[in-house]
Amino acid sequence: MSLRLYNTLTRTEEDFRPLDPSGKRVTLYCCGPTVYNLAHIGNFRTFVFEDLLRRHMESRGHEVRHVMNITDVEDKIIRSIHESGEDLRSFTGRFEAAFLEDLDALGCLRPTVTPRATEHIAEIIAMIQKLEKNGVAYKAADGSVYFSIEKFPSYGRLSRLDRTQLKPGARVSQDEHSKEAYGDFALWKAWSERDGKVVWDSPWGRGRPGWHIECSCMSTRHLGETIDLHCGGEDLVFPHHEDEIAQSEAATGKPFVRCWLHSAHLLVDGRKMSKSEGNFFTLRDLLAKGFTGRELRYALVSVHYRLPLNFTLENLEAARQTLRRLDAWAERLREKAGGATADASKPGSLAAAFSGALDADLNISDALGNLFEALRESNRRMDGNELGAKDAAELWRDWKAVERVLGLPASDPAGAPPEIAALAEERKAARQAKNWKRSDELRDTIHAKGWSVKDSPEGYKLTKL
RNA sequence: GGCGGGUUAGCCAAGUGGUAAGGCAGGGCUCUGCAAAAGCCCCAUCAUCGGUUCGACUCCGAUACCCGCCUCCA
Repeated sequence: MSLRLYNTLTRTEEDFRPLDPSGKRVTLYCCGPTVYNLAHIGNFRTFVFEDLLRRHMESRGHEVRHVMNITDVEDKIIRSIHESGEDLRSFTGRFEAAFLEDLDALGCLRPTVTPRATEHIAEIIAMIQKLEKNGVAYKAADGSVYFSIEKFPSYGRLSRLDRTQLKPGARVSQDEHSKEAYGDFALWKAWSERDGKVVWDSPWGRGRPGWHIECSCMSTRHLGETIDLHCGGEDLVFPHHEDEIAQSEAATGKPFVRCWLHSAHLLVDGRKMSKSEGNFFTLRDLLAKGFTGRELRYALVSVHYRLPLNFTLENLEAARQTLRRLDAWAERLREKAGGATADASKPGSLAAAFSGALDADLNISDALGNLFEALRESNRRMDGNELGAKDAAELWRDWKAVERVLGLPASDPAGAPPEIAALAEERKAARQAKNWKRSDELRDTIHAKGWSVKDSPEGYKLTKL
């Protein structure tokens, strides 16, 4: 069975075949963050989807070269440092570091390369020169260089917008009035006072790169002129990705991307996230509420990427419960398996069913459905003492494979501090002496200190609240 | 106005021309000093109205409502 992915370019699900003749290596470019503030959970919805895609491809034996750009020069960044007077690099460095930390907390694999726009200025200039040479770019009176969409007849193919119908709306940027045509976009922006020290020399004078050119450049530089997959949020289809295609293909004469994947947006309580609505969350906001990155990841990954995800704290709570059940099952399996070893060479039915479901354009719901069916079935067998150690070991091996693709970071098994452990031991003694009153008091004390204690036939178990 | 997506149980969400996966919540039971945890079981006829069909939630048409993009945005 082959992997099928929904290609925005054709608006159909297609068999995925890497450009690499061996079919093994895959080139994946993901539009990364603009580092001017903390990324929010909507941003991470997309990054988690991309991580799932990568992990699934890797589990199928692909070697994925994953590039995610860091946009570290852009209008909002410039505005921020203009106000604070902070140095560009130190400002963006802070948010870049926070972004990578958040990726880790969410269990996302670090991309193979995370190139910065400011470190590719030479390549950007070279690409613009090539576009100029090819007659699709022009320098305007304001000193900026623009791409002429009229010279690129297939402009609008990805977003299915008719380039001749593009009309000025309310959001026309005031500083782009020198363009020849409304749909033209900036490749190089001439320096203006507001840019302050954020400036580079170029054949067209001092200035800075436009928004879209960095991705074209970094994609080409790190992955080649034609790549397999390019991902981003659905709002990037137009204009960002449309413009990337125009630039790249006009520069190289080759197809830029073979398959485009776009994730739908995340809503909070059914509405777009916004700070004024009070429904704006960063990962750190949720951590402060006591949730874990693992719980958020599950909530984000468990909804199909092309469906709007309505995030609520209730969903996050549901994710927590689901994970508890999964963890308890995994622990039960592991104990049941004991020292038995599974045949590592062939996947079991759970691993195959899970992977097969993901092959259908990452049908995560189907995949999770398969997982929970296996869970219930095996629990039933363990209840009836009908599951042998060998079977348990095989299921355990499958679960590990599934867990790896889901990218659920291992839950923190940090032991209880000595004080709590001592109280728990004291309670155990009280219970053995059938001193229930003392036992219950100790449970309350432990609870008040932020831990819960649960009894089972095998003894007690401490968990952090 | 143009283009696109959606409407399945309290919430989230698969799926298919032959009679509805799964998760959370809820209910029942088991276990248990109590509790918690855990386990098992139960819990829908698929927005509305027409049509095609032996048969539609699944195909066609219409209606209603929701959402996204149309140069800030993952």
